[in-house]
Amino acid sequence: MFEVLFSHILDKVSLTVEEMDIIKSFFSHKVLRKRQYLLQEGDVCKYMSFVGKGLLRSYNIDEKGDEHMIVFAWEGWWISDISSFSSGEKAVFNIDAIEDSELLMITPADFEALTLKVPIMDRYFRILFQNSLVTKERRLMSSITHTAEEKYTQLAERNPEIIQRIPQNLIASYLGLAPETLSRIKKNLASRK
Amino acid sequence: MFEVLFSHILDKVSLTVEEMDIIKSFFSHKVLRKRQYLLQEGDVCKYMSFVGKGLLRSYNIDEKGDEHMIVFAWEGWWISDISSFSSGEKAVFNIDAIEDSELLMITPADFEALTLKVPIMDRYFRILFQNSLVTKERRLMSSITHTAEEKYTQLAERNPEIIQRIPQNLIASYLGLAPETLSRIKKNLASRK
DNA sequence: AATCACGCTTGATCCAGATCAAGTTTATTT
DNA sequence: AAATAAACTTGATCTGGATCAAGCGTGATT
Repeated sequence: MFEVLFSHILDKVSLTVEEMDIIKSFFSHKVLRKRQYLLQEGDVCKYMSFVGKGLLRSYNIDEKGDEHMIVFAWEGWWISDISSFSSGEKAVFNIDAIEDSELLMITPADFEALTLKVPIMDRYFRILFQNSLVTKERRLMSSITHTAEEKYTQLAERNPEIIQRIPQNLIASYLGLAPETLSRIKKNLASRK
Repeated sequence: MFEVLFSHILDKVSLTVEEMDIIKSFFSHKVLRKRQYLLQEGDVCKYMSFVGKGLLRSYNIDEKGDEHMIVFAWEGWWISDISSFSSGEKAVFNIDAIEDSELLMITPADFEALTLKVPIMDRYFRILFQNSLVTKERRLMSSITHTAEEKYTQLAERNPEIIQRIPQNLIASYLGLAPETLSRIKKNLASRK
């Protein structure tokens, strides 16, 4: 489990063996079965979780009961309601497992302690959040400026793994489309060439 | 100029006088007149800029020539095309001044050097990006799940300064709405109570 | 192997917000 | 202070994608 985490961290910064031991000590391990919740709206988000294995999603549910996907996270990605995690306020998102998964989790207090004890982790997370910001900015632009079809083809180019791995109705929700619309788009694209 | 920057940094982390001197040495100062460009699409974004005074916007322009606002930044905020800034690839965004402005700017190489020399700056930017991520996530959700009117009223609640300070057509673009639509929404809201 | 449930498709209709087209008001520039 | 150009409003019309409704596969569950 930790190999996945360390290989991910070592991609961005270097660590001594001692630092790796300290890091280990701050994380707890958790197994989640398909469909199991990691976080429910209204609870406080007590963890930032690194996915070592499996696939999770975060989403929120509007007044009409419709789900809106925020993020998918598989091996090598982090998932959390950062807003709730950093502020201690109630989460507005739900997180659950799409596939059986294994996680490494850290609490806000331990996150704070970890970055103070191993300052290079601030750098790691700085880089992580910086990259994440780029992704979010692109998605936001795409959602504002593109047609439904463009959104889908862009996602397919930029994130082929999502297309392969995630059920179509969840992809539709991720793109802010009705499932029927996505179905029709795929039909059109297929027939057109 | 630097007082604004330091007060912003000291809000999140503490600095010694020596560190402050090092930080100073990495930034250059720039004055921008209203409507002047800081970055044009297609150029490489050579700076991350801290706004000490004034107001800027970043936006992109689609094939039809329509502008889409990404961010507004005034005193105490950063502005950049981070994607281009971090990768050295061509920028997809434009940045220009809405009001006469003064900036403190840092290049990618100096940004790297600064974080290595003053590691606590990694922490500062980690926190900055983390907060920024929360904001982006909220905006994305809002753009996917809400009606035009909800988007506007939420913005008005969460970001009253934008409403007061920014021309209405730019706000419309920021929300992904036609200017006519925003005009009608405001009319409705006003008449309704 | 039959039933059930869920995800996907296809068709018909509807609507929020875009677009087009004038005006009007408010800032800039000369 | 006149001229010009932005920014905003109001009305009429149009449309991409949502919604509603029904049927179709395919893989779980008994």
